[in-house]
Amino acid sequence: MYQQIVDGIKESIAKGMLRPADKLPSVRELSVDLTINHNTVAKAYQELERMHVIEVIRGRGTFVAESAEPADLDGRLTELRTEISRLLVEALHLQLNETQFIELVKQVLEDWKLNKEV
Amino acid sequence: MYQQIVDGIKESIAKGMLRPADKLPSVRELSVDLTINHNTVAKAYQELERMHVIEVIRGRGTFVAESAEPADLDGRLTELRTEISRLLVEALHLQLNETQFIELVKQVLEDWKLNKEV
Amino acid sequence: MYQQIVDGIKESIAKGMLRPADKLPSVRELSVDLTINHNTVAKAYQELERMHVIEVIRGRGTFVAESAEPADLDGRLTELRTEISRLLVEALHLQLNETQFIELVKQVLEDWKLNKEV
Amino acid sequence: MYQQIVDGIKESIAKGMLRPADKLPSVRELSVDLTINHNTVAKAYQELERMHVIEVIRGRGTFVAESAEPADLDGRLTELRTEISRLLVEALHLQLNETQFIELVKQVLEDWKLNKEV
DNA sequence: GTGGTCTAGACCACG
DNA sequence: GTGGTCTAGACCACT
Repeated sequence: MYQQIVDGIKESIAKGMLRPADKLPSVRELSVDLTINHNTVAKAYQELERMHVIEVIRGRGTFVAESAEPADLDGRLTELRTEISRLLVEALHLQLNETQFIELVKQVLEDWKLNKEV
Repeated sequence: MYQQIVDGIKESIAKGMLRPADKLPSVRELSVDLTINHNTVAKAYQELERMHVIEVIRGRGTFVAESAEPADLDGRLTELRTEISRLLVEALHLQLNETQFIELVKQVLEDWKLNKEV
Repeated sequence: MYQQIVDGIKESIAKGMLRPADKLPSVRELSVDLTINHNTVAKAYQELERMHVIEVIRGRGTFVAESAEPADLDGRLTELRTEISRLLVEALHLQLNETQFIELVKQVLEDWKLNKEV
Repeated sequence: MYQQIVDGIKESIAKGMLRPADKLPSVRELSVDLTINHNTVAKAYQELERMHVIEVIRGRGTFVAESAEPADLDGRLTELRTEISRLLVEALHLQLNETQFIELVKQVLEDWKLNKEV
């Protein structure tokens, strides 16, 4: 559940809906909005801070980080390749061939761009 | 750990190293080879059976399934799109743009094909 | 062993000692009381949840279900008949005739009702 | 699977289709008839012999025992009561009351007698 | 503090 | 010898 919050915020940033230095809703506010326990939101924020995606300033609030390049970029790129590879295998098991897989990725990308306009 | 076995076998099948009706190593054999507990292998096999990737015949052994189309194909395709989307967001956070993401996917695909020859 | 826990809880509910929405002892508590591994209790609870006898809410606790009619009632009635039939055959092998079998069932029922008062 | 054979033979005896001193089919014959492994049949026969339901005479064949009263009658009667009690609890969970349970038992008994004629 | 998962060892049923 | 189940300890995610 907290992972969904993490992903959601990362997505908002990726889409440009949240920009560096923007203020995020407080833990309490967000927990009320989503009607979940504030502990769950707090955990999500901690995770995001650990990844340097946001910055928590005590007494001031929580802000989108200034987006310096992420730590350990190489490691995370390697991870990304591994995960893509895993999905590729999964796709082949669903009877897709390699071209269809590329097509699927492109489709997802297009959908995502449309969604971004909204 | 059992997930790695699952992925490994799915990959072997996708690469054609294992073909329908081929016999897989027995739970015991594989556990000795990998020096892990036989139960971990058994769990992996059970998971694969649940996905209709292999067939288990008690007392006889374990075999690659006749590759009928997977159950719940639509659901799994949707899942796949969701996962691709998640990776896309992750990639954008690593400062890749959309074209670079596609390139990365293509690279992975090429690597994978080379690997397959071996 | 986990089956005994399952049966015990079903019996407590049947006798009315546990009522819908009552809270069951936590997995840990019960495991300590019975001096068994908590996993064994957890498995029993999972089985009971699968049968819709109890409801598990992660982080909150475990509760007696609101006793909607059980799923697949027909199937389970058929099973019940099969099991009665099996016991009947067993009884005949113990030199009981059919009347004596019915008597035995009635006796068990009476004993059970007495036990319930206590 | 071997348990089904055990139950089947016990039922045939209870119904009078097999009588004391009758010869049972050989392990090989029965395994061919049922198209199962002869080991499974052998195990069933062993189990039945252990319960003194049949007698195996080497080189002669297998015969229904002379039906002396079963060993440990008291113990098995207690077991029987326990099992009936278990079924009673199950029945109550299926929304049957006590009278309906007795009715169900009587029904099963009637069905069984009819079946016996056939 | 709640329930859930993973790995493991011992044992079992079956072919 | 095949796979399956049960009990268990260590660890985890979540409220």
